[in-house]
Amino acid sequence: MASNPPASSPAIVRVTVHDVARAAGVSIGTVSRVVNGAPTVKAEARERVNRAIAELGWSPSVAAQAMRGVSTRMVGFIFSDIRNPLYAAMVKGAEDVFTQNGYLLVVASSDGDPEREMALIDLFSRRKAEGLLFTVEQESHAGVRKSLAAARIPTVLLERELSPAVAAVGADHYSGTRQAVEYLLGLGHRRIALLSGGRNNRVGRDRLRGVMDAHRAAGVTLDESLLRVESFSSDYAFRQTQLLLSLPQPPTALIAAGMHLLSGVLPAVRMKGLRIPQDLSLIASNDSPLAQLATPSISVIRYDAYALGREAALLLLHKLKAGEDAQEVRVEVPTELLIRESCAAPSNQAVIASA
Amino acid sequence: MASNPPASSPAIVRVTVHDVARAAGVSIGTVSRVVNGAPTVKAEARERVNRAIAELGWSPSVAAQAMRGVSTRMVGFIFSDIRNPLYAAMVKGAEDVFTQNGYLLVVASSDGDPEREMALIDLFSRRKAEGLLFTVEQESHAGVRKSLAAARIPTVLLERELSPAVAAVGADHYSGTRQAVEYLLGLGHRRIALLSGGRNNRVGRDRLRGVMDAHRAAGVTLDESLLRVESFSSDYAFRQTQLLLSLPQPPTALIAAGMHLLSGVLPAVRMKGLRIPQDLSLIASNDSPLAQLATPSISVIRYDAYALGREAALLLLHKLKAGEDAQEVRVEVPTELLIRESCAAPSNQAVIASA
DNA sequence: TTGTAAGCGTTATCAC
DNA sequence: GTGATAACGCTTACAA
Repeated sequence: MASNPPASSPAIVRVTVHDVARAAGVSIGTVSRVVNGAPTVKAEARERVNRAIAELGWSPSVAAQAMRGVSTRMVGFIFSDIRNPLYAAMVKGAEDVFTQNGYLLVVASSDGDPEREMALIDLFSRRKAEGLLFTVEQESHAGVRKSLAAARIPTVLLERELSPAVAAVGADHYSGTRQAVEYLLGLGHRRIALLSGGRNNRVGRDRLRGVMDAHRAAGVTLDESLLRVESFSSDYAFRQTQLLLSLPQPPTALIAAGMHLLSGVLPAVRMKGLRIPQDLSLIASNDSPLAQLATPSISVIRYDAYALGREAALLLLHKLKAGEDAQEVRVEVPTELLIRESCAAPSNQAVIASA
Repeated sequence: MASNPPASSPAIVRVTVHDVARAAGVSIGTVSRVVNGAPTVKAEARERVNRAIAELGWSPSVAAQAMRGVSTRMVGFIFSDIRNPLYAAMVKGAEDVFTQNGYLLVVASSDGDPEREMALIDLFSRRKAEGLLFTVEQESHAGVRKSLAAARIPTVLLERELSPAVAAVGADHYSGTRQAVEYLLGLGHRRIALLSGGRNNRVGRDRLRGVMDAHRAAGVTLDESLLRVESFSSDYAFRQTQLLLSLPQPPTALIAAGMHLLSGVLPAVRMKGLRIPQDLSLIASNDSPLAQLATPSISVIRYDAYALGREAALLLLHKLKAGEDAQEVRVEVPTELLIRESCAAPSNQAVIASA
């Protein structure tokens, strides 16, 4: 009795190829051949091995396989914060694709900190992630770019771009914003404000370009003091809306391009006692339950973040297969303008004031 | 020239302990001791090794370490869909804790499918995840419970419970719901409807208990036909709200307990031409931009999903450290009732009708 | 204090 | 066809 193994240790015995080989009466080489689908195994031996595997409930050790250079089938996804519903949708889109292809998706939040981005790239590199989905915070950050290059991981950017070119998937914010501005211009607005973030990335630049090109094409002069593009936060939107509406010549229309901005704009507008759309026309982006069900409902520039995630995953999968000679392409996801109740022609008073 | 290695293969040489040892003029054993912080290394040797590591940019192979049984420092999180903002917040809370402790969090969506939950548990087990955060879909599903037991991974449940007991963290939905019902009862409501999901899990059961206990304590008979607890989807909420409001004796108050329900309830109420709170009092859960900024603003039962994720991560970390002799405790996260503009005393007409 | 060598569980290359 | 056996890069006794 005293010589028994202590009852408290449940003797968790790892079953290995050796156990399977012994049970099947073959060598470990044959077991390996069977599980890796080598053709040079007699049907009878294959049969015995498979039975032994089933009986013992064995499956190859991922760690040991990784050491032998077998692919980890793991990809990483770095973005600032999963609590942004757009990222959540992208993650789900990517996850669905990767899962279907036997890959594991590891997500990591950077909180928008380049240092943390670098640490995460390094982490994924050390863990032998095979690919990377990445929404880099600052496209121009030298350290991050160096880390990314050093890691030598096939990468697809989401909503960002880098040069020299890295494969990327992004929504067509240029067209979306331009279309929105053209719509407002068509209603008669001449003072259109833009609230957005992303001075340092493609999303912000594309929106800015969309606003400018729409004005230029319509022959309308753009008042650059109406452009507030420093942050995507709700607080920023609240403050800037207050500031904008207190201007001697306030805007008659406002585009809030960023997931969290609408919930900053609305309180500011209400505090000011203004009515939408009579006193201020409003277009938000992306779509949300709030935009749909606010009173009045809010027109939005919409795109499918889930599809964006899917496309990015598909593109990365393609790069993984193509290897060295993969092209660094860019995929665009369309945007659309959803007209609801938040826009109208500017009031006479506003038009006169801005004349 | 012809004998040169082909230019197309950039000769990616993995640097190993051996390279470091050679560069530092020591043996691999010493290198290993240095990186693992063994005290028995002369300062001078340690110095040389560290310099060599820095020069060569070496870091230990995670795969090789895993094979030697070194912890993978990886934990998994299984839930139905990351697009639910509550899960996103929980993930962020957990991620922040794990990151700080050198762990990698791998998230996986099950889409609420028990088969997929089982596959994921198996996957995490094979990948040697050290711990698991899990929001099981159906607490009573035998297959999932068996898989979980077989995997032998320390687990913490979020918003769920299992018997025999597994450590768990959940919001205090019982008190939250009970408080909400008491508030409505106090306003004079006698026909209070509950919209929720989760017949198969603790969240749903706790809410049901909260509703019943509040009625019992107040001596008010509960009309069970007002309880619609089959799904958390927006569509379900829309349809059931229509049905409820078409009843001969419709409810005078409605609790929509589930993240996506409010955006189903609101359109249904509006289509019916009813006013909130004059014709119908409404309480939602959890809080959201929509609830805050709808007109009128919606009272909510609120809890901090981020904190819930944090607590769960902390608890799992604790279990990981405690090992065998960890207690399977349960942690409760408080809920609070946020009063806004969506509740009022029932109209005379309604009171008379229900009398 | 340090070097040597034996594994860890695979896969792949040999002979047989 | 199949069985030995040598890596893979690390950790850890055990020797020195």
